[in-house]
Amino acid sequence: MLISTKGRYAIRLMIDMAQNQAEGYLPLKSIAERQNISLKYLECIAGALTNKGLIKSTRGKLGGYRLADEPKNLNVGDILTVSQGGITTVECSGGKNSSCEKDCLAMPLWEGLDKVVNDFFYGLSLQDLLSSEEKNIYLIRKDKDDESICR
Amino acid sequence: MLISTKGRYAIRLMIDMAQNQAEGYLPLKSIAERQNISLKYLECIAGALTNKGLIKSTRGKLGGYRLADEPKNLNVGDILTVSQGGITTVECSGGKNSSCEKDCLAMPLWEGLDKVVNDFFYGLSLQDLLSSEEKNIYLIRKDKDDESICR
DNA sequence: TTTAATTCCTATTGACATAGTAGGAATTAT
DNA sequence: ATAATTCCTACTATGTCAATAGGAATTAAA
Repeated sequence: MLISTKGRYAIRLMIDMAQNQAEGYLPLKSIAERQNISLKYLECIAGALTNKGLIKSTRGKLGGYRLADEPKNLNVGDILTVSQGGITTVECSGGKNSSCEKDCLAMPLWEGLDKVVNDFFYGLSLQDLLSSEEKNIYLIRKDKDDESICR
Repeated sequence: MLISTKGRYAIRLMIDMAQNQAEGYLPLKSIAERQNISLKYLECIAGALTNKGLIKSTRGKLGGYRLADEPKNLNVGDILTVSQGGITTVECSGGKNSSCEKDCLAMPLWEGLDKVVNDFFYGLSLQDLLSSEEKNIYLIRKDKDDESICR
């Protein structure tokens, strides 16, 4: 699975903040209720986003979070990378982190995958997600059946 | 991780078979040695590929495997789907398998991801992998640092 | 100055998937 | 018969993910 719940929740968190943002700071509790996500878990995710400067926080009563910038300047790739701790497509890519041989003919495939995924995410802003009529009409490819797999 | 070892090994298995294929059948043992992959584990992967008709097998002495078709007719997406039991990008896509709300503004993002990944893999054949000079020169995007993630 | 609401920090747990191992049955050419 | 192979089923170890838990630090307001 390329995208975990952390990534999914982070995106929903950011969308919710964009939609409900007013003057002050939004308490996570309200977001957790609207999105029906565990508050404690959201805290963890919001913490990562705060550390990396995608959102801002204030503590104490009337505290909460707000977007660090306008939605059009907040990048989907960044949100996912920060919340998940990277977007790992396959072990053999990025060069360094691999026990994979450099001259393996499969390498260009993994590097291509990495590029395709990153280009997609880093080409979208939070603003792009706000209008459900996106630039793209995505055709959903039918799932293949997954029987006959050994365990 | 979108691609697991099963998927990676399956690709290497198929590439190896394409490169070393002659008249008869290739015993898995020779492939396991060349590729430095556990024979037993390869058996499992080859079994799935056989069941789905991507490769053919014969048992007994002089038995082994061979590609079921020419490399140009064998699809990379199929190889990965069969060996891994699907290419799962994110839980909220494909519609059915999700506890995810349909009107969620994040949905088009996940469907788009699914499409991008599938278009990439299903647009490549085994033959495309055989020439290391592919159609594509893939620029590797630098890994983001992944500190400040809560556990 | 107390109280309530919040972020922030660290640790723990349970469930599940992955990666691989193990042993042997069935098959087939020599 | 024998040796080499595919095929089948079960088991195990490890790690990651998702979530929970408890409380410390901070801040506005009563």
